[in-house]
Amino acid sequence: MTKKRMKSASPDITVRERLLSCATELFTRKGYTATTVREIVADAGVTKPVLYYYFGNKEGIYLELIRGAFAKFDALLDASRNKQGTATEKLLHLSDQTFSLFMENIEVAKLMYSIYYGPPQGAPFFDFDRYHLKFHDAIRRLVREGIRQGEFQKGSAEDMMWAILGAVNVAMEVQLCHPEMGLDRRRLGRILKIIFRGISTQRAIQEEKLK
Amino acid sequence: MTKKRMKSASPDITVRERLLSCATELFTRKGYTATTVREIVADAGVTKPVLYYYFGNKEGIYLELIRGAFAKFDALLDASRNKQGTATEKLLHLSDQTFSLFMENIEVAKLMYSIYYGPPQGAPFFDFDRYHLKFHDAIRRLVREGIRQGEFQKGSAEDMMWAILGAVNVAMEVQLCHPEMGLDRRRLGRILKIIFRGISTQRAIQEEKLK
DNA sequence: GTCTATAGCTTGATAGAC
DNA sequence: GTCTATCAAGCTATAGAC
Repeated sequence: MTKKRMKSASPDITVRERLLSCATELFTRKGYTATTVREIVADAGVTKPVLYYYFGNKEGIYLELIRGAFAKFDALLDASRNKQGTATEKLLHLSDQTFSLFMENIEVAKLMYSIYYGPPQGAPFFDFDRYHLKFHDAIRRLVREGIRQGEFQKGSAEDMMWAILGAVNVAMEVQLCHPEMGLDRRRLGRILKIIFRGISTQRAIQEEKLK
Repeated sequence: MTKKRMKSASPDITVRERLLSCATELFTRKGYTATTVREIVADAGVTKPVLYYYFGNKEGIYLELIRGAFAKFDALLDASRNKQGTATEKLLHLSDQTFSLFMENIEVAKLMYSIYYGPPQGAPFFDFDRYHLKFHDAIRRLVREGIRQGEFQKGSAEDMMWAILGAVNVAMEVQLCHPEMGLDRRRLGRILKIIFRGISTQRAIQEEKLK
C-alpha cells in the first residue's frame, strides 16, 4: 500500500491544496485571464492533466477557491446562530470570527476584491452580493435582538448595522492593502466597543462597563 | 468667428469634458487596457487628433481624470481646515463633503476602485494611498482636537478615526455597488451620530444632545 | 497606403499509456 | 493519479496583393 507513495503519505490533499494555493497566488497577482493553466501547474510542480483531474477546468479551480472560502463563512454564520450571551457579545464574536476568517484567507480575499471591483476578465460569475447580504442580515438580526432586550437603544437597526459593518469592513480592507497599519483583531474589537457604546442604553453601559 | 461653430458656442470645454466623460465610462466598463483610443473618440463624436490635442495620449486622459477628482478633494481638505465649530461639527461636515464629492464623481470613483483593487492593466501609476493618508490625517487631527477640547473622551484617537472612516468608507462602497440600498448623505449622517455618541464625553452628549 | 490571407504561436482541453 | 503527446480555437504579426 505505502510502496511507491512516499510523497502522498498525506494523501492527494497535498497536490490538490498546492494547486489551489498556486492558483490563488497567480490569479491574485496577474488576474484571472492573464493566468494560464500552464503557469499554475508549473508552479505546483505537476502536469496539466492533474489539474483537470481534480478541477475539471480553469473555471473549476477558480470556483473551488471562492466556494471553499465562503463555505467556511457559511459554517461560521451557522455557528453564530447558536451562540449564547448578550447581543453585544454575539456581535463582537461574529465580527471577530469573520475578520479572522478573512485574515486566514487573505490571498483568496484579494482575488475576490480584484474580481468584484476589477474590469471584466471573463471569470465565471459568482454571486458575491449574496454573501454580503447574509452578513448584513446576521448583524441586523443581532442588533434587533439587542434592541428587544433593552441592551441597545430604540432606534434604526439599519443605521446601527451599517456602523458595525463599516468597522469590520474597514478593518478587512486595511489588512488587504496596508497590513502594516496594524488594524488587527484587537484594534477592531476596540473600534467596535466605541460603536456599541454609541448604540447602547445607559443601563447596558453601566452593566457592560463599556467605559 | 461664430461662423461654422454652432456646436462650440460653449467653447471647447464641451469637447474636452465629453472626451473625459466618455473615457471614464469606457475605462470603467471595459478596463483601462481593453479600452482603445478609437472607442473613446468615436463615443465622443470627435476624431483622434482632438484627443491627442487635449491630453497628449491615452495615459494623459486617464491621469487627467484621476487628478481632476483628487484636485477637488484637496480643495475640500483645505477648506475644511478653516472651518469654525466643534470638532463633531467639523467631522460631520468633512465626512459629508467627502461623501458628496464621491457621489458627484461616482464614475471616476468606480474606475479608481477598478484600478486600485483590480489586476495589473498597465495603467500609469497613481499614488491613491497618498490621498487615503491625507483623509486619515484630516480625521485624526479633528479627533485629537475634540479630545483636547473635552468634547471626546480621552482614548485612542486612532481607534476613533477608524470608526469614523469605517462609516464614510462603507457609505461610499455601498453607493458604488448598491445605490438602491439607500445609504445616502442623510443616513451617513445618522451613522456618524452613533459613532460620535460612542466617543463623546457625557458633558458633550448633554450639550450636543446626541440623544 | 490599405486590406487580406495565412503562418506561427499561445491557450484551454483531452486521449491513452503506465 | 500522473504522465507524454497532441488537438482545436483564437490571437498576432506580417507577407504580399491591390
